[in-house]
Amino acid sequence: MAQPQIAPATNGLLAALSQRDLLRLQPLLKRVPLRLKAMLSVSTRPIDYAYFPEDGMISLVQPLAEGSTTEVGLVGREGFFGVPLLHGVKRSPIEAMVQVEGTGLRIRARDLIAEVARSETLRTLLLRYAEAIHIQTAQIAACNVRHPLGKRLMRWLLEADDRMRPKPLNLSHEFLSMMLGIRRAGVTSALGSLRREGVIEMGVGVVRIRDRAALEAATCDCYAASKKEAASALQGR
Amino acid sequence: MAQPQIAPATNGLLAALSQRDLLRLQPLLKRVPLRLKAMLSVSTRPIDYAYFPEDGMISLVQPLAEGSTTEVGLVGREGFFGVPLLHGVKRSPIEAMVQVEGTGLRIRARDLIAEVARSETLRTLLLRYAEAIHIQTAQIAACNVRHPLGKRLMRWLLEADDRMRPKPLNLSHEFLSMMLGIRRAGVTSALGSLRREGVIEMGVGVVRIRDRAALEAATCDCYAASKKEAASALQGR
DNA sequence: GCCTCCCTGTGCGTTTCCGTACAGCTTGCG
DNA sequence: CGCAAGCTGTACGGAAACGCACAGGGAGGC
Repeated sequence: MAQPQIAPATNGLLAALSQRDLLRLQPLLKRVPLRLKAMLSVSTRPIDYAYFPEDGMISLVQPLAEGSTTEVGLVGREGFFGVPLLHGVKRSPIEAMVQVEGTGLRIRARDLIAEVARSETLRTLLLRYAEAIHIQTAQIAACNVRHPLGKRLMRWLLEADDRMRPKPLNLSHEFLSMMLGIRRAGVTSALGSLRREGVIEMGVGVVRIRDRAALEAATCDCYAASKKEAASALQGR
Repeated sequence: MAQPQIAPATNGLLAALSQRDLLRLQPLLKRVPLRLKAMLSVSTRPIDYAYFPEDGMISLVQPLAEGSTTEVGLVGREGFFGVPLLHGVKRSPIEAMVQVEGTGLRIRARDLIAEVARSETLRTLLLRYAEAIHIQTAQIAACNVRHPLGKRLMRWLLEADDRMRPKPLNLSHEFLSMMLGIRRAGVTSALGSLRREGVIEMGVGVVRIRDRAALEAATCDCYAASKKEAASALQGR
């Protein structure tokens, strides 16, 4: 396979791999569409594949007994889904669903496990990402209880924009409200304020950010902190 | 060292190790007191030691920019503190502080890293625990946004009791309120209700559980779910 | 034994957010 | 082209939790 079918730089983690690791992985990776609301992993069944998004967004969500689901992590082209596999666990109560359509490269669970066992550099990189995800979840846990709805919403928009830019965000208020654990009407009203201030524009199922700087200024520090800490975890500090 | 200085069964993870792993670890472990409010790790400095509690409780807390700290995980004799080391990360924004006094076995960061690299069984066990912690944090993140203060408080009491039983819980309302991200007065009032119902008794800085069954019945399902999922993560499913 | 400090109990008024409901609008499908 | 389905905007009463403040009570220090 002289001509690699994969543009290596589209996913942040793959882009950080050595040529050697990348060549080993390539034949095991398959480009697949990430379809809106597809469940890449559910709590009741073993994880079959890990995914390295090139585009689009995957939400890690925690289902609760009463039927709600709440976002506890966000994976885009900077990361991958499949941490439980690294940890030697077949199944996870944390589910993975596609929030924003796109494409990704997937690899069979057993192949990923084998490659991680073989390559120390691959293992190091992915384990550091596991730490980054934990940090992200912890930040969300604290933010959820300390910061008001409006700021959490702004934070979410920024996180999403980081992963989707320059595309606009396609999602309904209903969907957003599930992720953030608030009412649909709460989302509508908070977004409405932002629109009135000229920070965003919106259509049906679309949000476009007009003034990122204003969002960054008004959201809680969790956004900046999360970004900074995730980056430094990936460096091992 | 014919006579092991460590009763191996006092920490759940150490108890699950093979005789061989345990013998290797023993000379590297040192029994130390876990002193109330001691910071075992702070966000600004590299982690020096991992800790396997025998008794007492360690909180994983997320500090936020405005100065608050919020609990995102709880470690007792069933676990250990030191996951970032496994992940190849030197420092973590998630801090570890002693919530309830006790004792633990500590090991130098570099020694733990070396042992984990050497023993596959040790690595497997600890990485599964890393997954268990992530699951715990995710559950807290969702619970924080979906469930009212009273139920979250009951949940916390149960989690603490699991780790401390049969000892009573020594902690002030102020402290609890910081962990849960609520007002001190909110804690006092919720605990007051529980006392009036005969579920707990309390003194200054002490809570004693009189009726565990009632607590279990009244708290949110997060308690049962978290317990179940943590156990199954440790089995790899 | 007294004084101080920290902890607990309680009571405001206020804010935030919820539950719910309903009307108007797109969008896609037949 | 018209209708159904889903999305958005808005409103209203009520519950939950907040910020703040203050009084009483134990426990420890001098």
